[in-house]
Parts: sequence; C-alpha cells; structure tokens
Amino acid sequence: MIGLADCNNFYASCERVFNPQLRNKPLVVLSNNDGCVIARSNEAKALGIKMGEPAFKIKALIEKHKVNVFSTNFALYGDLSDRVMNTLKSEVERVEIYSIDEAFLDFSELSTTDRAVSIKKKVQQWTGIPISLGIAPTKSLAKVANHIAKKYTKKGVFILDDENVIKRALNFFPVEDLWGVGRKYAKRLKQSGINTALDFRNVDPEWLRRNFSVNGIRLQKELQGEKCYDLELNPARKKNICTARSFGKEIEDYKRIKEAVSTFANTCATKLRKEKSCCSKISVFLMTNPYKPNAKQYHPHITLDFQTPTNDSAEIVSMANTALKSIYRDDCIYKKAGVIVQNTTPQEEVQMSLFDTIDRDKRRKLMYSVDKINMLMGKDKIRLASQGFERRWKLRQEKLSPCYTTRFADILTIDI
DNA sequence: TCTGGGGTCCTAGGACCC
DNA sequence: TCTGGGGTCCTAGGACCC
Repeated sequence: MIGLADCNNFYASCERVFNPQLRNKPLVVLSNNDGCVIARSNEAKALGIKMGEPAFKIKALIEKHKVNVFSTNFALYGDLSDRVMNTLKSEVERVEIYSIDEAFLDFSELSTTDRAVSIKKKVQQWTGIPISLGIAPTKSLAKVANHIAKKYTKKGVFILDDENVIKRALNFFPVEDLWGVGRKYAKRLKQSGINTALDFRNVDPEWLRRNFSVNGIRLQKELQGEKCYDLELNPARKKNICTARSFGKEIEDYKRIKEAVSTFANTCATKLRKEKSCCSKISVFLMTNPYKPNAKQYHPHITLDFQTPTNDSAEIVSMANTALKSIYRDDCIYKKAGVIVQNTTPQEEVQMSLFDTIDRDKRRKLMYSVDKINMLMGKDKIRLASQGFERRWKLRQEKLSPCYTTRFADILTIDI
C-alpha cells in the first residue's frame, strides 16, 4: 500500500503557524510580483476566490471581507516543508518527497486508520501544519484517497483498500480530478461520455492509447490496482534548470535587461553547482507584456552551446549575455526575461575539449569559495559586475511575512 | 497600475547512419 | 511492372504536474 500525505492549503497554513491570529480567517498568498492568488485558506475559498485569479481583480472582495494577503515567502515555506518531510520520515522508513507539500509513503507494512491518524497528529503537533493522508494500492488511487480524505472526512484520513469501496469511490469521482488528467484531456474525455473515474477505468484500452498515449493506459491500470509508478526514493538529477521572472516594472533599456539576465544566469549556475551538474546548452528568452495588446509584442528566444559542459558562473553569464545581445531589440518594452540551462551531465563525467583554454581547476575552486561566502553572508553578496547593483527590475513583494525560521532578525519575541 | 515560476514526459517527423 | 530494411538521435510541440 502507498500513502499520500498532502499539506492542506500549504502556503496559507505556513503563514498561520507563527501568527495564530490568522486562524479561522480568510487568507490568500500571492504569486511573485503579488500577481495571482496561488494559495487560499478554506475561508478564502468559501468567499469564492479562485486559484490563479489576478489579485487586482478581487481587490474589492479582499477589502470587503478583510482577507489577509501575503506575498510568497519561499524561505519560510521551504523550511516548513523540510520539517514536515522530516517528521514523516521519523514515522515511515521509505518516503518519496514529491513536491514542496506532498510525499508518497510506503505503507506496505501497516496500513491502518489508527497509524495514519497518529502520523497526521504528529505532523500537526511538531510543525503546526495540517495534512491529509490517503492510502491505497497505487499512487493514482492514493491521490484519489487523499482527495476524499481532505474533502469528505473529519479525520483527514482515508483508506481505499477494498474493491467495492474503490468502485464506489471512483464512481463519484470526477474524471477531471484524476492525477494526470488536465483541462484538455478532461474536455476530450467528457465529449466521449467519460465523466467519472470509474468510466475511465472501464474504457477500451486501445482507444485510450490512441487518444491519451501510454500515460492514459498507465493511469487506467493504476485505477485497476496495478502499480505502474513505483516509489522513487532517489530524486533524479534535473535535466533543465530555469530561472525566469516578470519584472516589477517594465524595462526599456538594455543595461537593466542585461543586469537581470546576468543575475538569472548566475542563479542557474549556482543551482547547477548545488546539483553537482554541468550544462552544455543555454537558452535566453525575453517577453513583452502580453496583456497590453496595443504594445508591440516580441517573444524571442535563442539557444547556444558550450564547447565544454560547465557550471562556472562567469562562463554561463557571459554566454547568456551573448545570447541576449543577439535577440534584444531596443524598440520593445520588456516585461519578463529568463534563462534556462539544459543538457546537464554530472560534473564528474564532463567530456573535456582538446582545445579548452580555461584553467577549470582554478575556476572550480573560485566558485566553491563564492558559494561558501554567499551561503554564510547572504545570496549574491559576491556577484559578477554585470549583475549590477541597483536591481531596479526586482520583484514587487509588498506583503512579505517574516522569515520566522530562517533569519535571526525575524525570530519571534514572546511575552510571557 | 495590476495577470507566477519551475519542472517532466511523450510523440511525430526530420535527418542521418549502415 | 519495379526503387529496401532497420535503426538512432534530435527537436518542437503538446500535454501534464506542483
């Protein structure tokens, strides 16, 4: 049996942990630049605030109901996520961390409601984060069980183990809520009269393969109780790493774009070194504001190759700037830019080039020192000059909560 | 005024090899 | 009359996930 632990309204719950006044009150967390709603407390959901809704469109609603609004605080969410995962690991030997707020658990030994409830309680008590726990024979069914646990049970725990129970659950489970069925697939399924998860389970496999590729078949088998996705305990090395941002204010001049692209490229390089990977390709893209139909639209991108795979900041930033130069046009106003490094290989397996002129050993030591200092003193304390110093392109984050657990200055003081 | 960011997998088609 | 058979690699596009 496989368990799926899923944090309830995770980001919203994180904001509440150290600020109990927010309990039972509507609360939303906004995306970068305070753009869209990306997390909602149950009270906020009840007000009809939708996932992904732009903040400016619900301004009146927020004011009327005194909804508490927060900018994303990834330092806080990341740290609380680690705490939740570590607590789960203290109870279950094999844990697959699937996302910032979800983990698959090996429940093959003991899958009782009592055990599930006690794990849920422990996480709540140790971290302050409420979770739901679904248990079933496959990952896809565990997803269904978790859905049911969250929506329809008081305990927040649900086990799908009996064929009759599974059939009944799937019969009332909307097909669009299945794991792996997105908006497009849902539409096509419904047009063919497949409305529930049970319909999906019973559909002709050949038709399924034709229309929904091999993934459709896998999902169907998983719903029938046949495992197609195992617990993955060793996270795979990333194949692509992307750093992209919308700007707080639109940018017109080359210098600022260059500073932003340099910074994104440097972040990619830092992430690569953290993964102990090198990349052999880099893409840079720019975007004008698509919500301004009257403005000139331009969404260029370009990919360049490195002769020798690298994770050296100077090399990657320099290549990013070469790429930028070739796509930049000065008659456009830019809203977003990004850098993607691709084709990664483990850094110990890099194929050297005969004609390489860089002293890689020396550079590796330099990068090691830079990373170490930045870790101690704060991000980008040491940076390349092309990253600039003003950071005029930076994000808008007007409602940022304190980093209660990761910054000394933000630690709570409590009157007793 | 104002609309996020970071990933993966699968498939078809083109180019190429012997 | 008639024009092989068996592969790999790469890329773009489309779908999905959180």
